[in-house]
Amino acid sequence: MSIGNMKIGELARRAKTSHRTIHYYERLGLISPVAREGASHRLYEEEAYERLEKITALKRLGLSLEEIQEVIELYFMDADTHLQGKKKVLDILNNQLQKVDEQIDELSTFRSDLIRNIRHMERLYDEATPNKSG
Amino acid sequence: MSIGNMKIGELARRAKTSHRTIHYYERLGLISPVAREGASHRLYEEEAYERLEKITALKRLGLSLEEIQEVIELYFMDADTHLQGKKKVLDILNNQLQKVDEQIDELSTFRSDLIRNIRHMERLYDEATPNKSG
DNA sequence: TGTAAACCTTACGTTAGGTGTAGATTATGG
DNA sequence: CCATAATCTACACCTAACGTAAGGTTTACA
Repeated sequence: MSIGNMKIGELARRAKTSHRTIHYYERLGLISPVAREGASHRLYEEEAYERLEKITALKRLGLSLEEIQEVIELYFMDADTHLQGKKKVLDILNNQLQKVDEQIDELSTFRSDLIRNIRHMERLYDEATPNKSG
Repeated sequence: MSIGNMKIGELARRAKTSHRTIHYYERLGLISPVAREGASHRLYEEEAYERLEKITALKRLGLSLEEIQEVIELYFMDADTHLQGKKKVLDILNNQLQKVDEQIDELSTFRSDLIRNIRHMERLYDEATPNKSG
């Protein structure tokens, strides 16, 4: 019968963040406890963890917490019963897909550069050190 | 004979940043003009642009400007004549390669999630709208 | 029931990464 | 030579995203 089995400490540990960060996110409306006993200890369910994960991912994409605020619900709302928002959600998701693809491209380019540099360095390093197998 | 043909305005435009940011980076030691006429206008060469690009890439990797400060020189020093640093440079480059790969992985996972969400949304959207071809 | 760990609120502090602005100086085309 | 656009220095200011600290409350467990 217990709804919400996780307290803020455990949630923070699992999501690799701090309880203060979770408090902060709550103030911004990014996340909230599923229940509070009396006026006290926040209790969370698994979804809270998933939200934190999603927030982290979106941050890495370069979104500010304010921007995340605007889209996070779309990921967790009951899509089947919210017909009206679907088109909008779809647009936003496609938009983010585009961003992700751009970043993957960018990282891939950076990766190629890095590898080129590494090869170059290795060559120089080999030339400068005595060759043990010759 | 002109060494340094680019002024800060052009550099900023090309690198999609502001001249104030370039000033700021200069104060941090991330970048500097190749020459200054008298005590005035900073003049840059192509390398300055490349540095800004590299800084952007490293920022996207999650490095702070302070961390970037510590590695940026390695990308632009004359490697051939700085034998002693090669091993260290190689380590750092490999380290960054690992980070890039991790991020690409993470983004790919996020991408898959997004696509799954999009498919789901599309299905719901199709169901909710009249089918024109049937 | 006692107590220690975990949690609560409130309020102020901090750091990174810039941006704004004023007032002077420099460059450049006519 | 003059206008004006671009730069210069220097300092103050800003926001986001937390962190720290104080002092009180809840909860789990013996």
